[in-house]
Amino acid sequence: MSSMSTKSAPTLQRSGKYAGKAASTRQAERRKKLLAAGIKLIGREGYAATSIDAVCHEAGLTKRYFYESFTNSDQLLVEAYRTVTQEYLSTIMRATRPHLKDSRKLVRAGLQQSFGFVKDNPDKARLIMIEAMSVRSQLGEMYGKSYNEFVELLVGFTKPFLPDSGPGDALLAVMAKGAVGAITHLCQGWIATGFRQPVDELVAGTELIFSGMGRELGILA
Amino acid sequence: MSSMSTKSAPTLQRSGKYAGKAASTRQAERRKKLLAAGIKLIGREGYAATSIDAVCHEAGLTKRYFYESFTNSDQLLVEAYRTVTQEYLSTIMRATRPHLKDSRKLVRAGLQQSFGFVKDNPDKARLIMIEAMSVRSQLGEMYGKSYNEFVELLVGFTKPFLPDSGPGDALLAVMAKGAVGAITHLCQGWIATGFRQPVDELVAGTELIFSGMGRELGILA
DNA sequence: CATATTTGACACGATGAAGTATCACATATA
DNA sequence: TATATGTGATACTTCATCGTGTCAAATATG
Repeated sequence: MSSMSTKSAPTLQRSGKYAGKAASTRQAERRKKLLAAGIKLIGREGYAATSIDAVCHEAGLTKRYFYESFTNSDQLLVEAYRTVTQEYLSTIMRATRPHLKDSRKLVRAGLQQSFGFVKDNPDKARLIMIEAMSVRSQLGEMYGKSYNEFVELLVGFTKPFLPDSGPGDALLAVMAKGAVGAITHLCQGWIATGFRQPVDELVAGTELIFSGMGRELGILA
Repeated sequence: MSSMSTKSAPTLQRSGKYAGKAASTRQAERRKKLLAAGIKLIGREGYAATSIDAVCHEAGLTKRYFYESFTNSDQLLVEAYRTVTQEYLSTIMRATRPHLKDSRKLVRAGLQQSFGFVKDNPDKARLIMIEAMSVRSQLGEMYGKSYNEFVELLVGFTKPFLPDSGPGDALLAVMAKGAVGAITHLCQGWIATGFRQPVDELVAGTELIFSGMGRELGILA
């Protein structure tokens, strides 16, 4: 039933631009907004209490754009976790880079940055240290993977200082995991009690744990 | 409008007994069944995936009896957490009682029992170490409270061995919290990876952490 | 200006779980 | 046996959220 009167159909207008930006740019911006909103809400209210509608409202977008970037809320959580974990890890690496040769300074810088990040970003800390554990789904592997990145970071920090007579890799890995657990758990408790305890106390106590491990490993006198 | 024909209302029959047991007994049994079902399902499927209907079905009861014992599923989780935590703590105290004088044996016995309980009761372990953190509500305090019991247990274990020159209580508390965190985190990872790692490796690694802390505290050479 | 696409606001149906109520059957006592 | 209460199954209402669909206004382009 197409009328042959006018050739209106072909060679229509399109370029993908809107509001000055290209389609891919806008889409990336939306995704970023949603991710930020998700991090904020999940970290603040908890994953179970965070609906997709709420995330969209916080981001100033509508559900359509949520499903443009994520398939469901689990996916958002996974991405949020990945993003924040990466950020956390980066800040620690940045803070420790100048002290890779001095084990004491290295430990102190790493711990101060760890606790510092938590205090400066309570929402993000809650997200990666508390909310992330609860969800099964893909996050299980995700969590394990990111967690291992921390463990490997720690092992990497330690290796240069190790004497030949040190314990095997298996034991070293267990100790590193335990150390990550100690920090994580202290952060969890710290968050839960509203950051009442002074950072220095936490750092000092954790330093003792680390220096004890160092001694067991043959580092330090 | 009450008919005066018969005085059928007064002095009716009642004693509360049914199926041989008193009312309070039956009610206690139902509560126990629900609690056991809740522990099993929450530990196995996760809190978010555990509906009240499922708990009732697992317990062989109906919803009416759920609301007889609990006001909502949060309450069930709290009670389940409290119950299992108490049990966990008890088994550790029992296992360590014979070794309160020998710090090395004490640590080893405590750790073996800790990891042993987790492996023997994976559902319960998952419940108190993973699922418990997810819920805000009353569980926040609950978690903190039970968590502190573990910390105090550890501090209690340590105190007899401490020299006068040890660090202050604040530092000691931080270290104990960290130690609990190390164990908890190792258990979490162990659970998540299907208990593949041998217990002895976990115990050995954790022992190193503890003996390192002991050295820092002035215990052991 | 005309047309096509992007956007925002909102409506819609489906789902699942919470919490309550109803009904028939079982058990104890007079 | 008759009656009141305990029990089990299940229906019911309510509610929130998910995921999708619709429609008008805004924007870019010929």
